[in-house]
Order: sequence, then C-alpha cells, then structure tokens
Amino acid sequence: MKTRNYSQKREAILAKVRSTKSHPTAEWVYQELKGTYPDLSLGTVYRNIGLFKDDGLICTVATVAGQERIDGNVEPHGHFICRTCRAVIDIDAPTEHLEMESYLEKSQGFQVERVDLTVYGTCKTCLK
Amino acid sequence: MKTRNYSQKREAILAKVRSTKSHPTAEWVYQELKGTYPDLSLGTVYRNIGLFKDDGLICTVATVAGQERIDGNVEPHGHFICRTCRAVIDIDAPTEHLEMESYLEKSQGFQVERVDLTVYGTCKTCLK
DNA sequence: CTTGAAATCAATAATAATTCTCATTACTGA
DNA sequence: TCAGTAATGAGAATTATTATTGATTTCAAG
Repeated sequence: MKTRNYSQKREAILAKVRSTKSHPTAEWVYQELKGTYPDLSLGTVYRNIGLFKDDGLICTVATVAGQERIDGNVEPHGHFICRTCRAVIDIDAPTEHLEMESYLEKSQGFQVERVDLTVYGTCKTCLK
Repeated sequence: MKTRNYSQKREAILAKVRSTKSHPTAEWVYQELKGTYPDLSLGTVYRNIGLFKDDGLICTVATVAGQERIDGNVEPHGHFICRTCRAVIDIDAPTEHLEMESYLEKSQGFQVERVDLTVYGTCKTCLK
C-alpha cells in the first residue's frame, strides 16, 4: 500500500462517514463538514472516499437517484431502499445467502469478495 | 396502463434487450441497432427503456462503472458482477432470502417490491 | 380515404454526479 | 530547516442520463 501523509480533513471525512447509519452521499459529507472546514473542497471528499474504498475502510452500497451511497460499516449486512424517500436502511440479512460464497467459488470458479442483499420497496413512513 | 402507439423501433429495442443475458447498457443497445436503424437516436433508446421499466417489462440490476445495466428477465434471480471485466452474470439465488419479504413486511412495516441479491468478485476468466 | 389529436421521433441542449488538472500548501523524515 | 513527496482547492472536463423542441408518424373515428 502506498505511503500516505496525515491529513486532518481526511480523518474528519472518515469520522463523519462512520458517525451515521444514513448511508450518505459525498455531497452530504461535504455539506456536513463545510462548517468546520470552510475551505473544504468537494473534490477532496470524493478523492478520500475513493481512498477509503481502496483500503476497505468503507464501501458503497448502492446508487440511488443517480448518487452513490456510502457505508462506514463494512460488515456484511443487507439494505432496504425506499423508492419514495430514498432512505437506505440497514436490515439484518438472513445468514443463508452467505452460503452463496462457497457455492459460487466451488461450482463456478468465481472468487467472491462481497455478497449484497438489497431490498427495494416503500418504508413505513412513506406508506402512510 | 396508458395507451401507447405502435413503434417499430420500440419493438426492436425490447427485442434486443430480451435477446441477451449480458445485462447491457443503453449505449450497447443503441450500437447494436444502429446498423438496422441508422436514424435511431440514443435518446429514443433511453426513453423507451424508461417506458419498459414503468411497464415492468424490464428492470435495471445495477450501476457498473457509472452505467446502468438492464435485464430483460424480470423474474427474481441473483447476479454476479466481476470487478475486473464488468460482466454481469446470472446466478441461481437461494430461495431462502425471499423470506426476507414477509419478514420485513411483518416486523418492520415495509412494503417490499423487489429483493436483489448481488455478488461482487472476480470471474473465472479474469482470475487466470 | 381523410383528418386531427396524440404519440413518437431525431437532434440537440441541459443537467448533474464524478473525475481530472495543476498550482499551491501541508506533512514528514533527515 | 529543508527537500521531497503527498494532499488540497478551485474549477474545468468528462460523461451518463434527462428534458426540450419541432417535425413526423400512427391511429381510429367519421
């Protein structure tokens, strides 16, 4: 892995992503940190999110309404995406689908990195 | 459902999407049909794909490298996405995860429309 | 058939998320 | 402190997708 200098803004970006379960967009992170770091650039947020992804510190879970949603929780778990309010909500995934990994590796010769369960629908609030 | 005039190009677009299991992009469909319909416009491909989606005739399965991938097969099934060659390959999903639907509807009050199982990794060919 | 309303089309402009460029600034080891 | 490398900000460039527009085609009633 490439050597990396310390950067206060990078730390803040990672902390912000990890501080929420809302699966935010890069834009949200930027808006949140602009108060503390008025000279922060959106490009810096995108760049560091890319680096965190490379390092496996965060992951992207879906593209919702044209925007990538990121997750500071890299443990395997499922997501519910509301088509109305665009919320991305963690769900407990059933464990069975994780068998998919060994099944695919043995029968198909694929190397599995990640199993993603995503459920689309309408959330409780939007149903009212 | 809204009444819709006949359109030869629309038929061709749907047929092309249904003719492949490669989960193509709009651009691919456009390139494939340009030979037969030299005056076809990329906008027409996008517009009709949107209409097919509204009518439930096709669906989008993922955004890979910034491009939406479409599927003419709307029956629930999983997908393997190779991070190297970007191939999107059908996989037999285990049926257990479909229980997710009733689980979420009963315990969380969500209305489920679709359950999506996506596996990321490296395909057989790219592993060599 | 004819005709007119509605649907469709190609072309192109507009939008918007993300990536790239590069001059400048910050960090780090010596 | 200083040199070398890495990170940043500002904004331009890229690119997939969507919207607009004005002309053309389809359809069905008369």
